[in-house]
Amino acid sequence: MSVRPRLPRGEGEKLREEILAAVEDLLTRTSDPSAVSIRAVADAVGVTAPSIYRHFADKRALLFAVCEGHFDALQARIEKMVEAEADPVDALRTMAHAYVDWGVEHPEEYRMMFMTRPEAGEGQDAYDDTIGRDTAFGLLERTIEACMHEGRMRHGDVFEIATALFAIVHGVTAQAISNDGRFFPETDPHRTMDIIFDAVVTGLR
Amino acid sequence: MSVRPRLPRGEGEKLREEILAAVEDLLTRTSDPSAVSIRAVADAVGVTAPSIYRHFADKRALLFAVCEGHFDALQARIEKMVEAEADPVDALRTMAHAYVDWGVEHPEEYRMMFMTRPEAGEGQDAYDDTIGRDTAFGLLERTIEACMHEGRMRHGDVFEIATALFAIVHGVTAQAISNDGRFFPETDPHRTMDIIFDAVVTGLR
DNA sequence: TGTACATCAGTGAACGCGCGTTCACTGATGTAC
DNA sequence: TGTACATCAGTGAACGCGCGTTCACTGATGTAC
Repeated sequence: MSVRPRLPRGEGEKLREEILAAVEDLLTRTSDPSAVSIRAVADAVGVTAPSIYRHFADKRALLFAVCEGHFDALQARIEKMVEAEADPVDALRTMAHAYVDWGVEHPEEYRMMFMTRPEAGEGQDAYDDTIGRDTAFGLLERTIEACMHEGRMRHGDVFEIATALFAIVHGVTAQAISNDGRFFPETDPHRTMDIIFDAVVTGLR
Repeated sequence: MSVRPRLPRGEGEKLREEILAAVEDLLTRTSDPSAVSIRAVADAVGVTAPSIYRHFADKRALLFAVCEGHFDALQARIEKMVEAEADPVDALRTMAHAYVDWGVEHPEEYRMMFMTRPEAGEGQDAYDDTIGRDTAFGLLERTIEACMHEGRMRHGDVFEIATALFAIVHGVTAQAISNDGRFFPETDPHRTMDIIFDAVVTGLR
């Protein structure tokens, strides 16, 4: 694809970032995860395929790194939005909508993160840490706890409720991006999210 | 794989069913959609690869037929279970659990039907008809209408509510089968489903 | 009744392709003496 | 100050593989005359 000069000495690490950016670019431009091949990525960056292996052990490691970056970005966005909310129920609602937004904005990335079965192998533990309950899910749990403490939600098993809310948000997001909106083309996911959220919060009072 | 005699004249159509069964068998045995190749399917049936093309135009058509069968099976099961319920709210709950059950029993099939983006192309319209609102989704809508008529649910936009409930059920199912239960291994999807269902039904009263 | 022919359910070999990955290398640049 | 050497960012060619698909064929069986 593009021709590019070799990076000066000591700056080889920059290629790593360019590779990650190229993967994201390929995904959004083609909307096709199978378009992300080592060769295609190398081509997009302007480098030959073997150069990829200087920065990633294999394809799995590359995709893992991509997901890692996405998880960080998603979490950062949600944390930032929640900080601005004083009311815990509002915070919950904001989290839900932010999550849906992110999925709609990055459908292929979302699909890759939450809708495909990654092959087993090393790196799995790191994956768990990245997306585990200590991160975004932990924030969800803390917010639910706050709702309970402030009497906005009946007391109950926080983990169970968090799991339930996560399932809901995932369901709305998946529906929004599934099959190119073929199933429910005329639906606004935020409207759906609000309907469910209102009902659930009322039901959990 | 297995050696098999040629089918007698006029019974060539039987191979079609065997091919479809082989795909399902491959999916459940390997839990890997990429294991479903024309060659592997032919091998499993005990036939050479070109024979597949006697019954399916191409790989897309084969996978489409597989999905079609799954949709029929899922719908039949849900319809049958709902028939047994007198109360519309109970019917709704039964539908939800039956759906989750089916997904958990057939994770790869579920993933194929609801969690992947089928390539665009001909057959898309038939696909729409098969899975469209006139089938299982229609039953969901009718049940919701019944809930409203019997005063079990406040009146509102039936399509919107149905879409919301579908998103919820899909979310719970997807969570149950996603990443081999990596995210929420210790969760029982039926428990999650009940928590949400109770809250939503209360909230929609 | 015998025979030529059409039909049908397959087979075997090959096509071109893109893939992940490896290997031996190149050539510029910094560093040690 | 000059030169030998190590390091580093890459390249080019090739590996073996499995894929979907096509093509010309085979050989058994039913059918028409």
